Amino acid sequence: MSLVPKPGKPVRGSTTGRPVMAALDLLGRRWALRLIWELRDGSIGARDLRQRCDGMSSSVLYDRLKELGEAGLVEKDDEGGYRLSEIGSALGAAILPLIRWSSDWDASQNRH
Amino acid sequence: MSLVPKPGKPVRGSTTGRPVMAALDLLGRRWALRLIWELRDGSIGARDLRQRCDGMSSSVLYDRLKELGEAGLVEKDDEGGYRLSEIGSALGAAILPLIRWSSDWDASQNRH
DNA sequence: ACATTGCGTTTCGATATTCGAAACGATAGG
DNA sequence: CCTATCGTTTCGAATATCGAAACGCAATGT
Repeated sequence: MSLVPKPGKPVRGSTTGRPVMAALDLLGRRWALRLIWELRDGSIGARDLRQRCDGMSSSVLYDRLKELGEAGLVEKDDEGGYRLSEIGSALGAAILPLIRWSSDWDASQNRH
Repeated sequence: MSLVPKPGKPVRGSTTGRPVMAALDLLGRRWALRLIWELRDGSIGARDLRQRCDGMSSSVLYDRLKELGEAGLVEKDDEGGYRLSEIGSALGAAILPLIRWSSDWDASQNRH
């Protein structure tokens, strides 16, 4: 796993440290957005989480969980499961427009 | 370049064809979200676009432009520059909450 | 005590993606 | 012509991801 993007720090593809650049780096990694999306319904174990993500490879799952953890978006609950932190939940809400957009995209590509 | 995600078609990490899955695949590729973000201000040439993205590698730039083009999000103008399509602009708007969220993230990580 | 099951996690070789620099062809101006 | 600039392609090297197997551990049943 390479360097974990944090707002205020230089990241892959940007030396400015602007939060948006760190966010685009962190969330532009494979499965990152998907993990946030699949965590939207609350705590879940690692193996179940992997199932929900169509069997994504376990190594990448743990890389992402570690990254999202260090970035403060995901945390472990008392029973060892994973869940969104407060700021992570806010991100979950922030990608809702993206989800809604995907329906419009669908409609624009395949006339219904 | 591998298969380009389209809503209604199976994609990497999901066989359901749900638009949101295609979107997460397409936008979860390196530089994809960043390109949409950097195109928000209108038409721009390939070389300038590459500059704005902190010198991302040209090969990936053209891979992404081709993907986003086939996905209907980016198009070329009369002078050969690149710009967001109508649905692409809608995506640009849909990621605004993400941009705003990144400020909150910054605040939550580095107390101000 | 012992095997079994299910879990979180790590490892590692194979594959795919990205990087980065160089080059190509076209076009416009001096 | 020559030079400069642009859009684009190429290709070997570096990095990220995949996928299956395995490890350690706790709970459960025999």
